[in-house]
Amino acid sequence: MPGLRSWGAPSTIFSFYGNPVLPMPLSKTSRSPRKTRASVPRQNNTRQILDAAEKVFAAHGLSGTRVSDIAEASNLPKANIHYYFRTKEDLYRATLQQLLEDWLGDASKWLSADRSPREGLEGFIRSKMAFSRQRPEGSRLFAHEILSGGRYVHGFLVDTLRRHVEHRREVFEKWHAAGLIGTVDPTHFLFCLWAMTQAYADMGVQMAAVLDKPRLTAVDFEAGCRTIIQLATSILPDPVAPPPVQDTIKTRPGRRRTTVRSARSRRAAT
Amino acid sequence: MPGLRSWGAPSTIFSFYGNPVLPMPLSKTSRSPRKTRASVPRQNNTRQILDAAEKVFAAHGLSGTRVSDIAEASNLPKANIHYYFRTKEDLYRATLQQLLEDWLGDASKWLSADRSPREGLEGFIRSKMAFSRQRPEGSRLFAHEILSGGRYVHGFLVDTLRRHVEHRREVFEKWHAAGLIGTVDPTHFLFCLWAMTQAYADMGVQMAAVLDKPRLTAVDFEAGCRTIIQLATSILPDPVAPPPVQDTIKTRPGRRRTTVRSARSRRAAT
DNA sequence: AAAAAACCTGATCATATGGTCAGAAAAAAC
DNA sequence: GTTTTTTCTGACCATATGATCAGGTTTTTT
Repeated sequence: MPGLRSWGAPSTIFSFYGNPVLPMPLSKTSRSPRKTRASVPRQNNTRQILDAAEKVFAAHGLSGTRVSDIAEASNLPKANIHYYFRTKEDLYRATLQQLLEDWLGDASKWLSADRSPREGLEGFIRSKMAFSRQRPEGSRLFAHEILSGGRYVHGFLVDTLRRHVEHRREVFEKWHAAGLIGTVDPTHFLFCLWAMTQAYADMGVQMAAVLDKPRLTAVDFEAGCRTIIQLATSILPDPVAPPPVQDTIKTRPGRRRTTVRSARSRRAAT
Repeated sequence: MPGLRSWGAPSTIFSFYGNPVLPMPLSKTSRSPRKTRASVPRQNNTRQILDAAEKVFAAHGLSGTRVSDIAEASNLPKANIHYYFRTKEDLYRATLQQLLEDWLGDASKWLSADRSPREGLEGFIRSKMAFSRQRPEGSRLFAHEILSGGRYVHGFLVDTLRRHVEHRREVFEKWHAAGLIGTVDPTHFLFCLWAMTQAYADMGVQMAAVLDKPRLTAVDFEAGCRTIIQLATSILPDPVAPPPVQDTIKTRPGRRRTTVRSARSRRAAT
């Protein structure tokens, strides 16, 4: 009896229905637990829909997005979208989830205690900036969500992200204890890094308009990258001055300052 | 004949109809040019509506906002909203316009060549952070708009804002020429300042969640303020070391570095 | 005080949009 | 090759929501 078929994803790891989602890592929210791998069409279409959804949601947010837009963007009839994702909200959740897995990226790889702060900070910033450049939709989707109150990612924020921040904080503290960086509030320092790197995706339109160009180019990202790195690495001690004289008043431990470095960065004045 | 009355604002400086708007300073977009000052009820209701609209638009964006929400938030019947603002879009434009007048705030007051960089940067940052704290709705509304492509503020961006950035750039260049700050890309430096200060409004939810509190407090803002100031003022030369000994190698003019300053800021490590 | 202008609002309309459904087509299982 | 499951989709429905309007009330003008 076709009229009573189990609408929607019957049983695969790619189904996302109205559920908590986010907190769990690679969650699936369908009924009937595991079974065979997702069928080929399901896998393809799901991928296609999620990719299209990320773009559209990123540009208009949840409420600003029409399912028909996603349908168009993914080249599938609207009813087919609803076949794989029962509601728009479900699709939104799934899109967010897919994103969040990437969002943290390799922060832990770079901001790790067994790296030098200089290397770590530079790597982290470059990595974040690359994300902003290559997947601006992702950044913007996340920004939209946070701006709107972040209720769909609340689980992620208080769970995964909080832990993540804890770890980064520990790394900064270790660096500081080892005299490798000066005194900063580690958490707010991290917030600042996020803010600056994300801005190049989220506020790209604004920057581009100010710079009188249709969009930010690789050159702009590089300039931004350098500036952010310059600011961020200001917390590490001067690698040039410390060894030699170093005035005798001995102000206080951990008070050395870094030089401008990256003196090669394009001239500020003129 | 009441049925044929001129619906909506007939002729005052407070009418905003579907028009370009933004570029012009205090534009009014009604028909019949000037005339008497806005009547009392008009002035009150308009104010009330715009204030409510800012809050609601900030939380949900243009498309996520329902006129009925604004009606509710402003304690007026929906039809009355449409009496003063023909369409939702018109109201949105008016709300943005009201905001943009404040947004630039006293940047020019602080980032001015006749101030010291330290004073200027600190003042600017504190001023921006105060805005983020006291009018987070404004910041978020603007962020929403930019994220969504910024077509309603395009005029403002390429006109007013671009000129504004030009001026700030000149100030930085003067400071640099006078040896008061090191080498930085002035434009991207400004972008970074915007990014960090705005983040405390736009990403407040995220930060609060990470910090395990319902919302950011004054203390958090102060900590953020200090951190941003610390990073920003890293571009100015060290005010403590220069007078005394100062190692003899004379690395290069303008390369001195600032100390951690604000050493009283809460300990980073531990 | 009459007339005109401005203000106000409940009721109503038109449309956009999320979501459903029946039934066909395709694929997989048997 | 038959059955069962899964996929697909045009047509349809229900509702939300932006906008209008008719006619009343208040304010201002004359």
